[in-house]
Amino acid sequence: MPARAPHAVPAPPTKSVRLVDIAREAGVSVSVVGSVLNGSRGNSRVAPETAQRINALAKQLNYRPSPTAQQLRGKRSNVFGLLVASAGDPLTSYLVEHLDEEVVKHGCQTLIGNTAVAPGRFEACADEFISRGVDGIFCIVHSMFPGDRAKLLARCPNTVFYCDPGLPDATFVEINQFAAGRASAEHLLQSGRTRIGFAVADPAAASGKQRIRGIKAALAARRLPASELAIYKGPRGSAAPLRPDERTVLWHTPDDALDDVIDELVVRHRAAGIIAHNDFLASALLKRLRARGIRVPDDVAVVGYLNHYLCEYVDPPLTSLDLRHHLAAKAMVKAVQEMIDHGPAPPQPKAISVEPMVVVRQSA
Amino acid sequence: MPARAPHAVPAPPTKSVRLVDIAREAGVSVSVVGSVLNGSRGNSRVAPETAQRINALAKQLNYRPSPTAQQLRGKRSNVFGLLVASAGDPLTSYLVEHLDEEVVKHGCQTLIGNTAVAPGRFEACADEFISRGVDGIFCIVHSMFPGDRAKLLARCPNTVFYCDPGLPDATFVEINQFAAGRASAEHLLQSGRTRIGFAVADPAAASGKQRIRGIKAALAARRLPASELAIYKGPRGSAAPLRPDERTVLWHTPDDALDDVIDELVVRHRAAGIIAHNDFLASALLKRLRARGIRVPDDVAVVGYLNHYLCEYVDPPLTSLDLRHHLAAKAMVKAVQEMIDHGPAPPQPKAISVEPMVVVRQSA
DNA sequence: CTGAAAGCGCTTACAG
DNA sequence: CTGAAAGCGCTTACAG
Repeated sequence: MPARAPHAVPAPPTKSVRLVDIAREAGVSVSVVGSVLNGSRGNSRVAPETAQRINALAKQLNYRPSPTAQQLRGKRSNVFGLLVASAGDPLTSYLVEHLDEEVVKHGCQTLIGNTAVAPGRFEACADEFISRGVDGIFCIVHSMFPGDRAKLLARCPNTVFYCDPGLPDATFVEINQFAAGRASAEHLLQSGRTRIGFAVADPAAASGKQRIRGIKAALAARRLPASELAIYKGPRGSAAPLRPDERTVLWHTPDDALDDVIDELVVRHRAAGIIAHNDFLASALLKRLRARGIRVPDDVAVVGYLNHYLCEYVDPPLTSLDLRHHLAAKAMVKAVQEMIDHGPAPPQPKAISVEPMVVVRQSA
Repeated sequence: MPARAPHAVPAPPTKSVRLVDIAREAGVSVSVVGSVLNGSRGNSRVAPETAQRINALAKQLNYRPSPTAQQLRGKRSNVFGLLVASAGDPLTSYLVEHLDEEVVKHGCQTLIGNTAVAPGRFEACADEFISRGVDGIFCIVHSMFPGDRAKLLARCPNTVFYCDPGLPDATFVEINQFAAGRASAEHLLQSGRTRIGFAVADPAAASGKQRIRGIKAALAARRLPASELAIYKGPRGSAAPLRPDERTVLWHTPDDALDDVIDELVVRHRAAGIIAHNDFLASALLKRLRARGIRVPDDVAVVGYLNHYLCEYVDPPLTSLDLRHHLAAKAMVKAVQEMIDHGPAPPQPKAISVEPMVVVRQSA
């Protein structure tokens, strides 16, 4: 192998300016510079014109204190850890964006950790975050993915979850599933569609139960019997089960399972509107309904859940529930800030609820 | 306001164990513990059984060196900065995931920065990353978004871009657009579709030109005239232009623009296959083609670009080009590692090319 | 009003 | 083979 040709080493990325550099320029000690730049104990500490001079120098030299040194000295890191299953996951990518956006508003940065890429990554990421001294951790890893949430919370009390992790001491933000069910149903009822079908993915999950309660409440509010609602609780016979991918919560539902849904809800129950567990199931249903000659929304209306941009691209464009990720993100950052300010046991309720909102397109 | 009820302060998240703690336990000095745990200068430094004892203690006490202290002392931060336009953007969310996955394999962490959330964020994020002492920066901000890339590269030479930033000294990973064009065209030609239409978004962009060259090369390889290819170069007359959103590169193409594409490529040119600029345009075309009674793929085939999961949900499922983000991510991390190891002016080529791959579904 | 000094936890020459 | 010590850049009591 030939010796690498010597190349001109570019000027080392200009050594950053330190407190001593300013002190030397200003002809004072670092203590003075420090107290001026930190603004501690008001202005009483330093002569006004000295302070002026120091501030000017700092600006001029573009001084930025070393976060590393500050942190070692005991200051906050101004870094938050963000645990996700996979950043590419459609259910989380927008939440990632909005969380970082909020974190940045507080002058902080976001350290990300994909936990579904390999077993044990959840715990390893949490350890890394903690040893780096993050100010708090956001855990938006869907409950279907593994991870020791209890240990996480014990080791980092300033943790906020997205969706209930099922721990007594956890602070979390959740989608109001009752409101979601009610809003979807109300939207269908408004157009006279009283026979409703709900295609659940996992009927045992609390979220499904709450949505069903919401749908029933909407029916009851119009004095309609609960029998107007039929629930598809999963396949029977030979139909393949409704199941998500291993690494994401994308749902790929095979045709026989979709037929099973359609047979039960549209053919048997004669539903005028279907509420689908999420936009992916809804989109798959749209395709299968068209293949079977059932028109949407004329024969049956379809409402999704998530308001993924996918909704714009399917045919017909899908009416869906927007989960208002930016509100959830705002609430999560606010919650963690309060934990930082007032200690890890906040007086406010631990469960913060965000109400989804119907976005009307053409499918319902 | 009532005084907050005093609540039991939970045990402070166990003070992490330091080098001195181990030293005290082991009855040696910190220097010895340090050299054992860092394994510097081989084992010659310390008596074997002392080393044993120290290693055992470290394991037992679950010792993790403070990255902050190490960094202050001059070690690498083991943190990489990742500049994105918006983490929720469909074109980037999977790249974010794969980059973090690769970074983690190297024992490092990823700091994320959304730059499209507000003006000036690109520069502010870059500053933050640099002042935190990141080992390198990945910039996957699409060129349509603002940001001073030249200054970024000057201040942090260990920067790797996704797609050519147009700077002479930049190292970047790019999609081989020529191969993309050729592969799409070859796929159409294989099924006897020789009349091809290409719907560009921005015909002035180099990427579009390269893809066109690739399509022409595929035609030439079969001794077909270049006139078999028609290029839709944007709307004329009243049709609304093809344009992306402000904060993402999602494309919402209005119906009149889609009609313009269809009129020019399908009606006038009688194309048997359309190559779309991306999956979003392709999906919109699928819908509009169906509305006009043109069958896909029977009357005209459609090929997308990106292989977004959207492809599975549109009707018919879209044949597309997978950009192999995991390969791009691997190449980006490898490139930055070489810059770290061998200095910022690597001997290897600065442009690293990734070849996309056709994923066949039903639209072509 | 200002400066000298200790210390955060680690690494690493240097002296025994 | 081992330990005492300096120093990374900052903050903050403490002494003038």
